[in-house]
Amino acid sequence: MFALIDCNNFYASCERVFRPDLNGKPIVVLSNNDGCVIARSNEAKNLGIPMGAPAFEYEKLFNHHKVHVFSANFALYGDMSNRVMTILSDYSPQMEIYSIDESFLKLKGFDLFNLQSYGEEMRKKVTKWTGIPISVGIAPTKSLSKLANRIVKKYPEQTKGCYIIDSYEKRIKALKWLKIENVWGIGRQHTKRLQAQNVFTAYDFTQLSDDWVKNNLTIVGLRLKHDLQGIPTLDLTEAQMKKNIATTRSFETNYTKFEELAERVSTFASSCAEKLRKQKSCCNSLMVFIHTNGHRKDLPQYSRNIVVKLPFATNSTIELSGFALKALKKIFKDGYAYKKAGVIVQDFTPENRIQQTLFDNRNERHIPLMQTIDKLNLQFGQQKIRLASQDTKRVWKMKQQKLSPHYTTNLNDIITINV
DNA sequence: TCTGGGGTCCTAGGACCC
DNA sequence: TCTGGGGTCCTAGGACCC
Repeated sequence: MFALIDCNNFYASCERVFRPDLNGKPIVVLSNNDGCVIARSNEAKNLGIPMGAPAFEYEKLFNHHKVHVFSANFALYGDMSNRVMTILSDYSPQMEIYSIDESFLKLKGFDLFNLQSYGEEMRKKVTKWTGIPISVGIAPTKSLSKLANRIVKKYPEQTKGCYIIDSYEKRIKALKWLKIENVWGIGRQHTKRLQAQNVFTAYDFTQLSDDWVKNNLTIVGLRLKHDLQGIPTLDLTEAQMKKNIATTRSFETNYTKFEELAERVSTFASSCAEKLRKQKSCCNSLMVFIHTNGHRKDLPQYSRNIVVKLPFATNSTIELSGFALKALKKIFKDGYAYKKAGVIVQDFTPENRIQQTLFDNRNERHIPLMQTIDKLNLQFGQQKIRLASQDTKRVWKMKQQKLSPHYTTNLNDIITINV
């Protein structure tokens, strides 16, 4: 059996852990730049605030219903996630952390366990130790455990936070209950195609022929079909090295000058370099993109990206920033108001297996230099050591008007309790 | 005025090899 | 008039996830 454990309204719940006065009250968490809604408490969902709602369009509604609005505090969410995952890892030797708020556990050899009480126990412990509410779905396959989890979300009281699909009847009933658009792995395009075939539930989907599914939804769809039929097809996937690393941001205001954009791109490249060094990889290729604000129909639009093959694999901040700036020069055009830019590094080689080239311009001295920079930044705080091409005066700021304290990662923000 | 960020996998088609 | 057969690798684009 597989268990899927999912934190309920994760970001909103993280904020509420440290603000118990907000229990029962509507909360939303906004994306970077306080742009749009990326998490909602149940109360906020009930007010009809959709996922992805632009914050400025909903400001009136927020005020009217006294919705508590938070800027994204990823330092807090990441740390809370680690705590939850650490607790869950005690419940099975085989775990796949699927996202910041979700984990699969493989329950192999648990035949003699009462899985219902096992799931309820997980839930109690996570809530007690972290304050985060979770839902547990258990079933013979991954996609069915996803489905079981969805049932818990819909019927929290009846299920006591844990639902198990362990019989043919339960599986069929659940499949008939699940709308096709809510099936894990069926997105908007597949939904359209399937509905055109009169497929409206997960059950209908499992009744299609293998051939049709494979021809129309590729091998991925076919695997999903089998998995939903109760044939374990999707296994836990090992934590792997990342294959792409991106740092991209929208800006609070539009940039028109090359220098402004260059500073951002240099910073994004530096951030990618740091992330690369963290997983001990070097990249062989890098992409820079810039674009104007697509929502502004009144302004001239421009969007371009460029992929640069590097002459050698590197994870040096200095080198990557240099390549990124050269790339930016090639695609930058005067006369546009830029809203977003990003750097994506790809095509990785392990740090210790770099292929030397005949005419290698690679600067070996960067290796100890980067190690030193990483060490200093770890000790004295992020970004203490930066390139001169980066924002040395701290001019750039993200819009984060409702940022909560870093309760668990900054000693100055730790909560005090009056006994 | 204001609309997020970061990933994965698969396929078709083109370029190349013998 | 007739013009082979069997491969690999790479990439862009499209689908999906949170």
